Amino acid sequence: MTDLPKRPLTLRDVSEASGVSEMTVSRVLRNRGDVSAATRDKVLEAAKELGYVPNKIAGALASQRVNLVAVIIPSLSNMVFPEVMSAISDVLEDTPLQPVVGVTNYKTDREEKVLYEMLSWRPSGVIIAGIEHSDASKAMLRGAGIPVVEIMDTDGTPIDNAVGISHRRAGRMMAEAIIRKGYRKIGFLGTKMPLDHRARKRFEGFTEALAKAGHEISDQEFYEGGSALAKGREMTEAMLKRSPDLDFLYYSNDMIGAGGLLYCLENGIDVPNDVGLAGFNGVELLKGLPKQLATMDSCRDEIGRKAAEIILSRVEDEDTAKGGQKIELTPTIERGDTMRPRSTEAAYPE
Amino acid sequence: MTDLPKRPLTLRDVSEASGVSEMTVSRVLRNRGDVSAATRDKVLEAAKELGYVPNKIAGALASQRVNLVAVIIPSLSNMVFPEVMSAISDVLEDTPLQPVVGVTNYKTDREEKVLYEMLSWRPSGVIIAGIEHSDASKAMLRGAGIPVVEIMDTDGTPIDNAVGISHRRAGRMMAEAIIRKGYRKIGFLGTKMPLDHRARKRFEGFTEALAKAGHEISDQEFYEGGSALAKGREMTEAMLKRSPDLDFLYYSNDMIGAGGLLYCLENGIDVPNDVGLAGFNGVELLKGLPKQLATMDSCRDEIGRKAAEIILSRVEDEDTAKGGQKIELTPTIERGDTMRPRSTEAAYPE
DNA sequence: TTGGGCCATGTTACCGCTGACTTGGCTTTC
DNA sequence: GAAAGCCAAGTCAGCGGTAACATGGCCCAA
Repeated sequence: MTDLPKRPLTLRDVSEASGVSEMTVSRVLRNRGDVSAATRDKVLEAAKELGYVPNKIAGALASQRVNLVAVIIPSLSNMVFPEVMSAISDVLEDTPLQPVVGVTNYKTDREEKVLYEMLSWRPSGVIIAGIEHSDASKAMLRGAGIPVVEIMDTDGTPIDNAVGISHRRAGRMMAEAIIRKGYRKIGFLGTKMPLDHRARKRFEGFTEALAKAGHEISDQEFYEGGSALAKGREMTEAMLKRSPDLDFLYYSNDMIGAGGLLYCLENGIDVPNDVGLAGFNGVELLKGLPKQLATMDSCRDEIGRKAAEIILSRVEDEDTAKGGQKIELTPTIERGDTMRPRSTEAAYPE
Repeated sequence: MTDLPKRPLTLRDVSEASGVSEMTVSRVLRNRGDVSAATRDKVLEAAKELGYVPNKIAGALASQRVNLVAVIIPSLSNMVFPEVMSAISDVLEDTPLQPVVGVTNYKTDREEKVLYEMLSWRPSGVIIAGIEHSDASKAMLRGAGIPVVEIMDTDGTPIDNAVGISHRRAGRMMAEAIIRKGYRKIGFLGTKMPLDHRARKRFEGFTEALAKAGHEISDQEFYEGGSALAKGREMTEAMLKRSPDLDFLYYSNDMIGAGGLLYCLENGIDVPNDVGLAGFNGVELLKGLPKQLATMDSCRDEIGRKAAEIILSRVEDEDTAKGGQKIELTPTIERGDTMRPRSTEAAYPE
């Protein structure tokens, strides 16, 4: 079936095996141009027989087309990003484009490096998480001359296109909902900010809206690393012991929120009456907890989908007006079982 | 800073800007060969000034070296695989090699397609999950003439190298531990098998060891899709209602096990005395549940690490005896809080 | 002084494939 | 029956780098 000398096969091998020119083989393998049925069959058979796999490196160089889309995200262990990836893959599934992931671990220097690596493969487009980048990264993105979509966050000025939600607004929306339900003594639990701009913006929006309603955060705590569920549990315990009068805890993500929820349930705290809880992201993973945590859907599926579509349309239609779009999606609050159904004070109309 | 005509930059642009030959620029950019400090600085400055990003496509074609390692896994939403990815990335971090992921969604035809795509980029090695592949995939892997490591599973004959655990043995070990602790009426809850060979093998090993000890599975149920936590909860409820005399539930993964655990706790079932529970994988994510689910560590970190090291050594040392290795790691049982500390019947010595 | 050696740089020939153009044979048309 | 048209296949010149070899200037030993 195969012979020993492991020299990789080339078009020439197939062309010799099938008695036609390399060009014809190339045409057959790409379904391009007119080739007679007889020739086509002959070539396909020879290719299969030999086990020929085309060399995209050479193909890409010759045709100046590399059908890859670079997708740059902070982490794979956050669940949120694999979900976006899936949506992107879905859209690109039946197109010539193919996503390739790069992971930055939330580090600016890694982002620069990963971006450089990716761009050196001359992809057809870039989808990159976040709207904050180093100057060097921005320069690279601008200079690449390919469509760029910044995703997840719209609070800022995109380089080209952006699809996401306003995290500042998300924080505000949640604060307003919490106040509207009559909660007043509010604690915030989140990640250490410098790492995560979106969490920071939610926090800012949150405090801002509280302030506007004449309230402020009564207690706050930030964590780093470790198992989020366990951290949520620990932090909640610490905070409730320190500030027993709190009546609401807002978590910067669902996992720590779930940890907090478990803690409260175990300790006989009446959720949502004594204490209300809310997280952020709306992760599917947590469906099945004893109570459903209030949260806010971050539109990950739609973000991935739209981002991929933008790249796609730009690639298919080279001359589309180079004007970038900014698409701000609207997250929805899912009240779950950890927020009172409505205000006990009717401070705001529902 | 940049000019309008968006023709991508080439070595020639840099060479003209710095007044040396293309070759010298190439040498500088790759730190190869002797270049005087003065020239080096001149070139680097010009490159930065222009914002030049080398074209790896051309470089790879010319040098016949593509420093990519294809990593082919079934899913990104399983947590298990991102963890393996991280380990691989860690090892390759400071080497010229770079991992590239492909996702098969547990489908054989997708695997074939993804593999073909990846191989057409002529990677330096392949790391692929599982040891079961279609004939076509096997042929491709064999024909590629590059190191291949099949990971996660060692129950079978590897194409080249394999690193993983024996899932049959893992199932057996868990069955033995369960019996040893004195449990007798055992239920199994898992995924529909055809999708997942490793889950199937654990099931087989499990039943086999039970049989050897003179027992058999008293009830079983299989699910597909949906949120694992919720599914675990539902299935547990259904099973315990149907077979109230069960005293142990073995879950094919930790997520459904956690769902079951939550169900039991809420319904006042005494875990681990009335009913013992165990899952599989040892996922970090779940640390923080009310009780720690008994599970078995699947050695994901070490698997990723070893696989990457094998590829690395083979790439660095082209002529290493082409003999593939098969590394079987030994998973360890973590008893957690959902298995009795020891047998009440002393059927086996601990 | 002169030949040998060495270092920094340049020259040349590809890598495997594709775009654009060319060729040759056969059909069509009047 | 000859010009025109068309289809299938072939030729050739790169794509943007890099390996391997060639070159020229300088230093040093004999």
